[in-house]
Amino acid sequence: MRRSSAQGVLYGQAVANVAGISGSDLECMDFLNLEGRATAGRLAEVTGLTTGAITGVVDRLEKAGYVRRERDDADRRKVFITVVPETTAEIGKLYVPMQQAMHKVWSRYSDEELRLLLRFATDGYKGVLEATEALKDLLDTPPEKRADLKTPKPRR
Amino acid sequence: MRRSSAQGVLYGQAVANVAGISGSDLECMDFLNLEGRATAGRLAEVTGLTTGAITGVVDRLEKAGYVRRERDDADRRKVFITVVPETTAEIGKLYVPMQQAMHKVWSRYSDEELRLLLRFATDGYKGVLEATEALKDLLDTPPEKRADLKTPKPRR
DNA sequence: CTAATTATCTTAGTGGCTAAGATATATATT
DNA sequence: AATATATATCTTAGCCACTAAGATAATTAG
Repeated sequence: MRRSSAQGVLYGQAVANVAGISGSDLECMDFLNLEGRATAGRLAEVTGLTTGAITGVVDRLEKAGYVRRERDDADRRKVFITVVPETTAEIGKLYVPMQQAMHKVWSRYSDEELRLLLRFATDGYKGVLEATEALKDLLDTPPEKRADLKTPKPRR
Repeated sequence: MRRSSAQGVLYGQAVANVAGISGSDLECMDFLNLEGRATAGRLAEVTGLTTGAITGVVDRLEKAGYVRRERDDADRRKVFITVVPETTAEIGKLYVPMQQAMHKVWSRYSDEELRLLLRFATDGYKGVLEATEALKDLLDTPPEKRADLKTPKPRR
């Protein structure tokens, strides 16, 4: 799974390269495609970038025609970033090889097996979120106060 | 799975931050921990960085005491990068929360289910590699010659 | 009505990256 | 043996995305 993750990052870098945007820009596009739209602040949260950096990200994406800025009428401090479907489709095409490869993999599993994989994907995501929280707690604890850390033992 | 991947990247950024190294530096450390040792050129390959950038990565890692350079006696152009286990252990501790969280997830699955997950992890990795190759081919094909790209349809 | 908070943008400065070329070693050709 | 080409790493100049700090504008609280 770690290797897949690393290889997936390389795939993303290649896509960003071809699309003429940075890796962070693409990361934001991915999130926007999942959520439809998001405020600049939310993008900063999910990417771990500062709000200043996000201004740059959105500037580049807007200039390239991938997104639009839209001020929220209810709270005029907020800026919603929304994807422009037509231009974004061009980036989408670059993911087709990945989608086809994954569908090929999935096709080798029964419905029951796929249900298990879906359960694991869901559980795993919760686990990663949990780990992120635990890491924060660990870093808030001064090193000398930390309980001894032990990696869990493999079962065999 | 995409969300897990994205969250995993954030986890890595936090680890790199605390360890006082860059994301690319940590990416190389991860690979070195998997493989034991690697040449500078191999690190460039797996990270997608130039060899010049890798020189910088290794400089920083060596200065921080995480790795050592060792010239290959058989081919004195080559430089093997090897991890220093003692100092690297400090970084390893930062992954404990992730390992614990994942073990907690895995503990909820039977041996048979875990075998299926392992099979999927292996198949999935092959799929990602395949997709990377296919993307290269796609980019080598001039846009006007490309067959129409279609995303596979979901089964339902 | 003032103060504090929130959301985004601006600016100066930094650091990791690429591209091109230098250096050193290895392999192939004549 | 001598020369040419290839390979592996390092060096350098220049670029660009990022952070940190602060400015601006809008909202909420006292």
